[in-house]
Amino acid sequence: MKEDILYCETCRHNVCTRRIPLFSSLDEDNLRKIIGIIKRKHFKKGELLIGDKTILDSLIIISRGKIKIFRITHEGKEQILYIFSEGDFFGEKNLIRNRLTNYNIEALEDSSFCMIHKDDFQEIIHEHPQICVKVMEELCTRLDRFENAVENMGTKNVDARISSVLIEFSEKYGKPYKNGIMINLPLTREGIANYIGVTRETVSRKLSSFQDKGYIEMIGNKKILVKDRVILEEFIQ
Amino acid sequence: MKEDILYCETCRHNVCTRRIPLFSSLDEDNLRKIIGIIKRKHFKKGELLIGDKTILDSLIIISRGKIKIFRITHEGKEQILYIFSEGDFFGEKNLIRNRLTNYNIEALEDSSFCMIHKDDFQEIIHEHPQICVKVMEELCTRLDRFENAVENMGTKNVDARISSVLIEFSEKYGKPYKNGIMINLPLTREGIANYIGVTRETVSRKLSSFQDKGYIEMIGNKKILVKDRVILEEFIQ
DNA sequence: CGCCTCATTGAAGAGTATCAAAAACTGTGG
DNA sequence: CCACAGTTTTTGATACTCTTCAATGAGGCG
Repeated sequence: MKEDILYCETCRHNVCTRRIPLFSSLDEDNLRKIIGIIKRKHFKKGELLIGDKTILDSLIIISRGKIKIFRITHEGKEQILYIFSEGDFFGEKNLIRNRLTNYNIEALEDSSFCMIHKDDFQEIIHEHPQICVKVMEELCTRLDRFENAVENMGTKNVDARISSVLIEFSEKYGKPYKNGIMINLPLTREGIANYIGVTRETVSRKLSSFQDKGYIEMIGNKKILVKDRVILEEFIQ
Repeated sequence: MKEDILYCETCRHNVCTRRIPLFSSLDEDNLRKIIGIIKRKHFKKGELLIGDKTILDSLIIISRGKIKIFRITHEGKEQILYIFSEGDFFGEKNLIRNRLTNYNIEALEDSSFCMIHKDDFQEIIHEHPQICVKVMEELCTRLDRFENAVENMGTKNVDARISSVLIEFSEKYGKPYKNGIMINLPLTREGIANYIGVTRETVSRKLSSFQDKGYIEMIGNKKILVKDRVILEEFIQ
């Protein structure tokens, strides 16, 4: 069956080809070709995929798991720039220019990746320029997120930033629950802190405060139930 | 003379076509075609080109002057996201998707613009897909800047953010001077404050402090001489 | 069950925002 | 070229928020 041929051994659910928007415009033949090109790799939780100032010459698609892309300042502070999960891709910046990476990439859980080498990808783009538009769309989406992030960090207080990350996580990693949205947190408190640019103690205090007020409920350290999404959204406006 | 034919009446120096990287891969014939399509517009200092939640259906190239792209929070705080000048373009996000704008655009000085309608631009891209790569490169450059901005706002103190904007401005608007780089500031103190997410008083205090230490020298309100660029760079690292 | 990691809480301190007032600058018109 | 008026900037005092440092508490995995 065609389904079998198109099945990528790493991506249990065909993620790296059929399911991601990047290749949605391709037909079966071309998908098959791409699957032939793909290199697979697996990383365990906590492992570093890519270090700062190294060469990244492939487009990487996440077929399973989650990663964080972050920088470390010379004072040792960590700033998380992206959290990516199944279906997301990264490394696109290095496809059109030759530079060393300017961040680190680490697996947040056991993860699998499909990698397409720069040269192969350029060939694909050449044959299917519409993929270029998809990449542009994704770049625009990321720009949107950063524009919002800069606005938040520049004009909003910490309540707004916490609300913002809770809403982002509830959209990406949340599932409807009897009285709200249950989030499976991809990050620890410290990770959240490094994502929004505050200290872990501040995150702790704010989350406790939000819980006291009934906006959220913390279930252990790895889950948060968002009980009042509307009020969180009001903090951001 | 060919030069005459290619001369765009708005852009005294042929900026909108020959001089901007976006169209650098086109030949004379195609440049001439684009010049025929372009609509010109002029705005005075302080005028609003585009308001929030409106339609922007053209790619706009700045042929003369400077603009700021900014948002206003519901508390009335302004966050400047971009400052663009001669040769820069914007509006590209709306070329591939139909959305209302999510920011305001205002002329920082008397400015002239060359506008290419969405439909025309898509036609150009169709005939010259290499322009798509140029747009992607520009998007990547902007992403880089925002990644840096988020890192700065998240992990660095205000000294670092002031240093960062001084270096950015000295690269964009600075000219070598006997003992440093003279910057013609595109923004007031308040503008700088709204660009890096602090108050105007803080900008004042920090600049005074930098002047006392001999890093910079303020010439009136519209010029700053960067005397010790190296030390400013150390603040950012 | 115990250990190690992660999270919470408290108290003190640093840094920026805010409010208020004075000073400096810029551009205009005489 | 100077004076004036409006705007912008600087400076000071105070308040508030977040950070830092320190200690306690809870969670999760072997």
